[in-house]
Amino acid sequence: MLDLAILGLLEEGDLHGYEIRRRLREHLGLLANVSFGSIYPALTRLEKSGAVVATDGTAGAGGGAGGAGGTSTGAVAPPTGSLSGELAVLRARRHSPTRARKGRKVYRITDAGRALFVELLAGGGTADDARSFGLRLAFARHLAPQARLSLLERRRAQLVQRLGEAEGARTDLDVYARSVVQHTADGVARDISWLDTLIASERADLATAGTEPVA
Amino acid sequence: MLDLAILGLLEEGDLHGYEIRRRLREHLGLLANVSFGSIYPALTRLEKSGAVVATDGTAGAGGGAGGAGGTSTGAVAPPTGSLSGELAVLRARRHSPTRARKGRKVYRITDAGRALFVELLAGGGTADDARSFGLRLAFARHLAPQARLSLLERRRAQLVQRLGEAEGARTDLDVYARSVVQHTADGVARDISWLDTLIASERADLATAGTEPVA
DNA sequence: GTCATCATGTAAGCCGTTACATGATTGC
DNA sequence: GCAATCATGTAACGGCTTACATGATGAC
Repeated sequence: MLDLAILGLLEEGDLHGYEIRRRLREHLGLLANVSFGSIYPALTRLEKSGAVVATDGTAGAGGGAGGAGGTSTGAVAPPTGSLSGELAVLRARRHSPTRARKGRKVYRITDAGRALFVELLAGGGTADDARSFGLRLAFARHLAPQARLSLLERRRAQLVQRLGEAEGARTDLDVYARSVVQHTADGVARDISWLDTLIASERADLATAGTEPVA
Repeated sequence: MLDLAILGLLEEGDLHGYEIRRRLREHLGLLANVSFGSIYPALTRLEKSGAVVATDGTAGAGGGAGGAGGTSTGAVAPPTGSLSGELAVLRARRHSPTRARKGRKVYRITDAGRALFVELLAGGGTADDARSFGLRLAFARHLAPQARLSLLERRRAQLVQRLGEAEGARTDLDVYARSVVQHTADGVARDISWLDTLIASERADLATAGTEPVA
């Protein structure tokens, strides 16, 4: 799960461990608590498996503004999503404009890493808790439209099932337990209707993409 | 966290491991996934520490209906909350009416266990994730009114803080990430207003308890 | 020159999981 | 007697946390 988050951030620009952690805490409210003790071992692991490479920060790219899109977008950068990359460069350059700070290990995602990323993202495998799903959805932009849709639908089906199973009990609990159960159930229902709007939106996109090819 | 759940269930009647798991899956939607691999070692641990004792199920109580209240309620059983205990007895007796099934280890909470339970319940110590809080609140009936109130208020303060910290970012994320962040924030806001109603209700109870002593 | 922050890493441990092994009881 | 379920337990491992150790850089 951490691997997914790291690869996702690395998709939009090279970063070092410390910065990865900052970002995680900052804009993904999920994973707010990840600590260095998790990140560095994870990076080492990813490097060993060939998903990322460590550079000294002086090599080619240096930041997201250009290769940010990842695979092969070619153009400068689409208006959506690359702003963060550019800001990252600025922030990284606040100190030491061109030269890399000594002892800093800047990581870059590889093609193998991108493959792994997409796999984890669509990932039918492993568990589907709320965190994991939230993380996946947050990076859903990197997913093919159909994969995105099926991610949403799978999650929806899960939640519906959970709600169905919890149908029982409900009686014989005291006020507090009942309140917790009820609140939880409401939350699940709310999640489902959220997913419904997302699914509808995805379907609409698919439809328009089918009918009017280029716009 | 598992210890808390186990002690909580044991407060309303003696149970064996298998049954504890069933209940956990059943009415606490939280902790739905706990497995035997967690429960049995936890019970062993609790037994070693003296919080529970293992019986063969033939001894004194046999079920919740009577000693269920725990400390020293004395009377038969209050209408609130003991129903579950009685049902438990029925369920346990579906097979083998009087005799305990061989090889079954029925656990009973001790005074030390009750002390531990209350401590974990109020538990200023350790982390306060959603699960942990939900579990505590579900057993809040066993807490003193003030402790209950402060549990709620502490949680509320935490959520407010989280919401405040997440205030930043919000821009520069793509549609999906933004949707996730937004949905999460909404969820936190919803939790807070839920807590507000609970807190208000607790305050009201405290006030009436103060003015009209016995009713 | 000293302090806060940036930056990387290791070690120990907690809490839980899956998978495996074993056996009793009951219904048919 | 056989299968399903009840019932307990062990072993290996995974992922993440805390605490610790270390050192570079920049601000003042």
